[in-house]
Amino acid sequence: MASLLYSQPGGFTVNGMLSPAGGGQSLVHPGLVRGGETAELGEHPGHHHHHHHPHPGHHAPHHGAVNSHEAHSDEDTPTSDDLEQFAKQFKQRRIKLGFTQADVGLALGTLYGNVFSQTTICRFEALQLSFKNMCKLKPLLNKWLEEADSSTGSPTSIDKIAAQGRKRKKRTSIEVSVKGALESHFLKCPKPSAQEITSLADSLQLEKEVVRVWFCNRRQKEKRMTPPGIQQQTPDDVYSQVGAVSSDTPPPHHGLQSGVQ
DNA sequence: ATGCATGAGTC
DNA sequence: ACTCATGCATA
Repeated sequence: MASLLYSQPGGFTVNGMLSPAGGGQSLVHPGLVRGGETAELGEHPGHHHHHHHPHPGHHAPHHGAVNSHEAHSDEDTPTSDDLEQFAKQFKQRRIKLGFTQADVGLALGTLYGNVFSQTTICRFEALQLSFKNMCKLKPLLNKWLEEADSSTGSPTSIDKIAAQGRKRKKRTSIEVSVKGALESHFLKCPKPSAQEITSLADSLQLEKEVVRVWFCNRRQKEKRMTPPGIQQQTPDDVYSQVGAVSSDTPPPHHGLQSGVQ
């Protein structure tokens, strides 16, 4: 029987199904707009560990982006700029080698024991993970890259993964109008109390749990390296400034943007 | 590619 | 109950 493992069903055009011999590979895309200041994402608000560290005499070097040469050593903490460049290179090479995001996720599992889904690989490439998470995954993906391109014609040892039958709640579809209401509330109060959530859920006719989870996910988005709300505007498209809403531009106190894939 | 969801670890 | 890492299911 043709056991089809976690392969993307045909019909998608976003994953690696391109022929490696295509040749038409765009190197980079002009999606980077940096203000010039180097983003420092070492410490997020609320991200403080005041507990004793297991290894004394160890401190993360606070770089000031004074070096013109890039340093991709897994020894020290990479800068957000490093991650940005690595993610880009990774995606390019991955596609050139003819692997899908799902392939990589499985390969990481069979090679190092850590299986990852297509989602995670996708988010890594799009810098849609937290800084810390990016730093954790980078070494793994880096090793896979070395393996993948060094092994000329790898037998692609596929391993099977035990399918876990879990009763998962069906994904709730929230109407766009309701989403708008939620976003409005989020701008006013990103962290509503339990009672606020209850009343909000009541007025929106949603389950309390759904609303609670929505806010959790929304907060997580704000903590990503590429936070939502950033409007990518081309230099010649300055007319996209909507005049209907002039409330405020939520500055995510991060400093990193990237073009969408 | 992304929205909603789960679960482990913290506070 | 929240954060954080992660993914199934879906657009």
